[in-house]
Amino acid sequence: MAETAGVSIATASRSLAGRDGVSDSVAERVREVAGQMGYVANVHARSLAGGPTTSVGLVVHEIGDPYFAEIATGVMRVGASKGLTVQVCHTGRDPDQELTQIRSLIAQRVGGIVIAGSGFVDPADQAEARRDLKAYRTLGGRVAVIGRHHLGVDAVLPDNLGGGRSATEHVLELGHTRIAFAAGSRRLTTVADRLGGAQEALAARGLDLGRFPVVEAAFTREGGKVAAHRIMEEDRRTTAILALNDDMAIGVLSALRSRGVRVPEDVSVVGFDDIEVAEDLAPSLTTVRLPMVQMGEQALSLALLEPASRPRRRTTDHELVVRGSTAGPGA
Amino acid sequence: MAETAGVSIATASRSLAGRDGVSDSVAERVREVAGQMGYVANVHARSLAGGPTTSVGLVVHEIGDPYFAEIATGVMRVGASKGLTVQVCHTGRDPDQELTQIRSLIAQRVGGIVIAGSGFVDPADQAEARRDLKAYRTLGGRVAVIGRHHLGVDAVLPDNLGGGRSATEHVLELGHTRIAFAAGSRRLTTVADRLGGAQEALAARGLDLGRFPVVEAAFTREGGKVAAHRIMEEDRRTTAILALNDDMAIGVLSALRSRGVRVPEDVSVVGFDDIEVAEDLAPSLTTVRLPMVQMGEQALSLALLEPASRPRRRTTDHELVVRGSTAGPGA
DNA sequence: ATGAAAGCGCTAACAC
DNA sequence: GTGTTAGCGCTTTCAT
Repeated sequence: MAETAGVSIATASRSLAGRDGVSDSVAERVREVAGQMGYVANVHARSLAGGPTTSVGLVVHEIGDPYFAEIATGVMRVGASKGLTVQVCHTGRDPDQELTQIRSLIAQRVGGIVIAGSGFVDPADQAEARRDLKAYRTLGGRVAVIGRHHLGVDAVLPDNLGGGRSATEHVLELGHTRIAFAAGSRRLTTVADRLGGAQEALAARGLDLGRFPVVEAAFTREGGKVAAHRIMEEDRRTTAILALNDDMAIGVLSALRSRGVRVPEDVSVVGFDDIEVAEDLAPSLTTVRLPMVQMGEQALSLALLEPASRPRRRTTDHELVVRGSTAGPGA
Repeated sequence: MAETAGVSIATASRSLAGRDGVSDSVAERVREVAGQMGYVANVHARSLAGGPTTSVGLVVHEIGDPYFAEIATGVMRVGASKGLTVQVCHTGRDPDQELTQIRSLIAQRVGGIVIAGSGFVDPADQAEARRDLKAYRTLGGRVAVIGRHHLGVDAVLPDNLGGGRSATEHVLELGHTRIAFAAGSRRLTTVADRLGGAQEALAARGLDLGRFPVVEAAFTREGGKVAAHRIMEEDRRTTAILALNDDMAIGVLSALRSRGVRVPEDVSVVGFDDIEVAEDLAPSLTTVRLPMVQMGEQALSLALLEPASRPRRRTTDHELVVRGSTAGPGA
């Protein structure tokens, strides 16, 4: 390609990479020729020769989950602004798969890795990932996580505790006492933290979380359905269901409708996250808003910063958004 | 790392890649050591040296759009089964951004590229992409597209025409005559094709699409809201709205609710795609099901096949799924 | 079964 | 401002 343009490969390289040391006219012509022939420099060779990295990785649990989609939006926004390609990887909530994806990212020597989504309460579940990431960082790689602890890296922490507290206080203030929780696996720190907040709110009124039904199911719409059915079968006098994320809440809403239970007249439903579609549901969903897009932005920004001696933390705020899915009991 | 294990780099390479020509014991030990130190072979060097590609690219319009998320699921499923990493790229429906992403994928010499999502009616809009992809294929790259024509490569084509026809026939059979369309930009082939199907159904009854309101807005939930408001303002006697994808249909439902219009009593709503959440909406959405996951699977499978002399095509079927959002006019 | 050596296509440092 | 050259870290012959 360099010869087609009649220059040395060094000049071609400089022209295409937009470095200086080439006259504008020559650079222009080289780009012209490259454009003509659809030539694109080989990233592998470029990277191997010590060129700058041009991509970063984002690891999410479920690429189809709006929670992660919004985080991805934030990560990509920052990436685009710095000319970085974002490689999105999907784990399906499988720790083994997660490890595979992280390794693949490391093998590609991406400039940074952002890992989004709940980790596991038991640190053993991610010991290997932790070790690999450490080795990666030793080699100059940057890592930031969203919503998980125990990994010893920069982290953006959503206010799961506070949000769980606010959501619970809301239904308590509405006068509900027959409250149930539709939760994901308690092995997930996100679930544990959100329940922790609920526990705090309950304790403030002299109540104990242990005395309320907490149904664990998949942390998805489908899981929400399963949980709602089980909750209503266990105690049909339940008047409020707190779903630990919006996806489950959608499933809860759907299941209640199919049982002929009215929301919010018979049962109030609260979600968590405030994914975009929450306000378009019928009834619109009362939920706890987390700034997902911003979390994504912060995470990549953190990862791209000069490494600090100690892990940095950014804690987000949260906001209770009251909509149509909650009302007083017997309203 | 090779020296830590006490072998030559050639042996280390063979061991880690799982090639043969190494005694099991030695290979085992090498992997052991690599695991210990968190060593992962540099993909760039490997690829540059002629090793096999381990990643493929998927280009989507909107990573947060369930339509693409389901396609991505299918692509990843096939990718995982072949040990391939799927790099997901997001274009935000911007042709320039799309070109950038495609180039980045080519620069990374991915083993294959799947491009999902509507192309543009005007071939000029993708002339550059087409040329780059051609050069890429000349160098041995594989390409398959989902839902777009004019690119001269293997394609999986959803039955947009038939689906548009079925959806329109459905409301016609229900007795509606005051029908309006909430569409995305007509420059998108998907929109043009789906409207084409509607036109066919209308023509079969001696009607002409040109006499029905077709409101163009963003091909998103937000666009659906805008379109619904405009439709109802133009003619409040409208009794059926056909949204050209489910995302818009959700917006339509939301807008109608905010206007106090009942669905399906006052207005029937039909979507298109049958994204998972469609059945969990209130009312549940009547829509046209497209096998998105399967489309993703087919697309990557096609791309990975030996290149054929002529582009291959796989046309999907479709299925009208009647749920709660449609009924006869004045029901 | 293992090691030595020649590239893969670039970038960076150095000549001119 | 432009060309020359030495690697980057692997895989792959070809020896041994």
